[in-house]
Amino acid sequence: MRSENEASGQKGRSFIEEARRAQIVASAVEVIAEVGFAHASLARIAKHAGISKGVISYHFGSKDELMEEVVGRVYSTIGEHVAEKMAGLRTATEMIRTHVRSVAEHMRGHRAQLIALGEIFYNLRTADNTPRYGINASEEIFRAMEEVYRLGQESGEFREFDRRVMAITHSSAIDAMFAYWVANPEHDLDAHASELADLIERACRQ
Amino acid sequence: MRSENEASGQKGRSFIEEARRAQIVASAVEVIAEVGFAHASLARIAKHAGISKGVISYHFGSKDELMEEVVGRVYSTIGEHVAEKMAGLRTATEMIRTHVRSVAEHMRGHRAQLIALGEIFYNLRTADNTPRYGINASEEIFRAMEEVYRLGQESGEFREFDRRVMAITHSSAIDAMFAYWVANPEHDLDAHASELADLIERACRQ
Amino acid sequence: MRSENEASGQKGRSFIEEARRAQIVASAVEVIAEVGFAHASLARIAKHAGISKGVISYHFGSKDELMEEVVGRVYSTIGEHVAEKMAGLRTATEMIRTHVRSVAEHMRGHRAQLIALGEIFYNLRTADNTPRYGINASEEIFRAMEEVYRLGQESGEFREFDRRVMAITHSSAIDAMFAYWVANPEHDLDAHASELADLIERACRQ
Amino acid sequence: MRSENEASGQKGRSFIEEARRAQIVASAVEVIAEVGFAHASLARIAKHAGISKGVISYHFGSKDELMEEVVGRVYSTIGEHVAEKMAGLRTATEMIRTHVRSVAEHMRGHRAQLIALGEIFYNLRTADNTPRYGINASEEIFRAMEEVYRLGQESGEFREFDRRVMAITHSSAIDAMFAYWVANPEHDLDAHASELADLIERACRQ
DNA sequence: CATGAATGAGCATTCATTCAT
DNA sequence: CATGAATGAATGCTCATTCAT
Repeated sequence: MRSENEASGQKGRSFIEEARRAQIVASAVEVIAEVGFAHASLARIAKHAGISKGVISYHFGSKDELMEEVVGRVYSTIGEHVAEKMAGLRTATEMIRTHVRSVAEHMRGHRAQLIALGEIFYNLRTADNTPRYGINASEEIFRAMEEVYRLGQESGEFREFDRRVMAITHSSAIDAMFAYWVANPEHDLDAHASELADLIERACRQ
Repeated sequence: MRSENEASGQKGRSFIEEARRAQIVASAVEVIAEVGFAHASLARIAKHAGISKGVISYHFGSKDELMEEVVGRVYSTIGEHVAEKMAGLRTATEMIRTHVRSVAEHMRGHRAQLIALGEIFYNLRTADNTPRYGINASEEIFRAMEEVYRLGQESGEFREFDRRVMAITHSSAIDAMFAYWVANPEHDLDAHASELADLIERACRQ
Repeated sequence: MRSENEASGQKGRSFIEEARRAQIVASAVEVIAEVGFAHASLARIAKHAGISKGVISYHFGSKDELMEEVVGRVYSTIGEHVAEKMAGLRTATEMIRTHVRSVAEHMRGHRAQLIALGEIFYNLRTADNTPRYGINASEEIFRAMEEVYRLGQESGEFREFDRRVMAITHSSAIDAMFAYWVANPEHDLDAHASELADLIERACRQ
Repeated sequence: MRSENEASGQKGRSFIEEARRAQIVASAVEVIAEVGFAHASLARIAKHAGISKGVISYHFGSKDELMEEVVGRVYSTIGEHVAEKMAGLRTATEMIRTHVRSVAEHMRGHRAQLIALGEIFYNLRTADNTPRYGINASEEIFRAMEEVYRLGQESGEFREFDRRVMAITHSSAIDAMFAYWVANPEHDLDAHASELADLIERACRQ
């Protein structure tokens, strides 16, 4: 068996092994998005991928490990897209608008990933049955956002406010935008993102 | 067996039956809050309540029915508290501040209920595997919020903005405030609520 | 508690007790006919009768005892009707025709009883899990039929044949006639009975 | 898991899988014959086979599917034997005698199969609680028998009579012969079959 | 590397029966 | 007499995991 505990790194993995892992992760995303975390059994994921259950066990030490890889892959894909869009921005105001709109823009083409991510975040638990992710897994994001707010406050763009509360609110507003869009696919995601950027900007500025 | 189709009414229920139902609902809340929706089996709930599994089946037609009763009870408790606090308010600004702060005030004493409600909302599915609640179950709340915003806009307190986007954002900000507090019990819920009320007010006003 | 082991007798039973038992038996017949033996729970029978489960337990020592009473009552009703029709007949040929046709005539108006009887016969088992009725419960009937055949053989109406085989065949032919009619309600029961009487007569006669 | 929707075919089944299925079916037959349909739980069948409960679920999609496979296998075994014996017969009279005697001959060595078949026929129900087999499942047999009678009538061997009534009677007489033998193992099955063939012949002929 | 097979624990639900009131 | 409440065993089924080949 391979895959001990290398999280998202791809250290010693052969090309073919990497391909299998990617295929399985993709299947997991689609199955979770379709039937929900609770009904996404390894059997279903394997069937969807056209492989046998054993393959999954071979490449991933456990179901939990597979789930964590799903989160890792989806997360970094989003991060890459957003980072690219935000590169070179100067003002905090621009950064915030760009953040909201670029993440919306990206998720519009990755609906299944969005749903799967939420399902896993909300449901995955560690062996001692405490939530594996949950809101505290966003600490890194909160920190990054707070940094932007601090920037804006220092530059005089923003008034003084509690940056942690703002980060939590900002983050949840984006999540809710997606959740609403997932439940109502005809909802105009980009318009919502623009409007939301306005709200945040107004809440922040002097 | 009882419990036909009386939803939340307590028409034909004897005192003792009502007490048992309440006891079982309370157990369900605590177990769900502790181990999560997925691991909250009837066996565990019964054990927690110190009764046999069959009792639950006797008083509730199905597990789903029990879950819906949990939602119903928790929901109406919250609703009563908030409604009381908001009675008699005049301006939209006051209403919004009061809403945010009164719901925070109430949930501070009902942590398990808060968690259980979220778990069920996110996880309960109907027989055809579509989400039973999910964000669309908040439609009623969105409508009520939109009405307040409309009021504020008409009175000139608020500027023009997309009321639906605001309602989604407002609602999710409250949920996130609670989620953060649940994960970080030392977090100052009331301070967060005040700060959040400020944010919303600033986002709304002219 | 009453009702020890009095089978079908009504020795020490009060009028009201007798009425309750009859009501419960009638409900049992209808429920069994409708949903089958396996799904005819005491709860369903009680609900159908508009009484509580406890009443049944009070009047019948066990579910099995109720089932046996159903058989007893239905059986004796049929017996009475047939006996009446056959009284005074002289020739074995007449007796056989009359038997087939009178039982058909009677069951035509008692479809539920017919079905319930079959369900119980086929499914009820004693505590040691051996069939309670089954084909050996028909011994009495076989004996009576054999007596008629012997009569016919002695009178010269009938040829020599194995009377036990004839009794089994005769009896099963009637049961099958009913089973076919139950499954195909448009089937002409009386015509079938006449035709069957012909078949038996031809098989018997010189 | 296998077993999608291949009915009785053995298309994609490996040797080992086929063996397991056969073993499980054999166990089911024996358990049903011994304790009756109602008490033949998957647990008991698995225990009898010396395997875990899960194995049955692995090889059969549901208990109903297993039951239907039991019926299919037993049925086709009987059919093969009888068809072989009847090949090449000319007169309807010969056919009828041969049918009755060959099926008796075969079942004499397959008592458990006989009982299990009856139990399933009588008790298995579809999801909507209507009988899965029952007498109407014999339609094919009735049709085949009617064809033989028609042959005999056209050839002048047989008189005119209602072929459907005759088929029902003929079929039930065989079933009853078996039922009597099952309940009374010392009963001479072959003699009964011969006598029964006589009865049918006499009922049919001019 | 990959598979199919098997395990055994856990699940929601049904039910006959018992019993205090 | 009658009731509603409670019990605990049993049922069919799902599933992550293990393992020989």
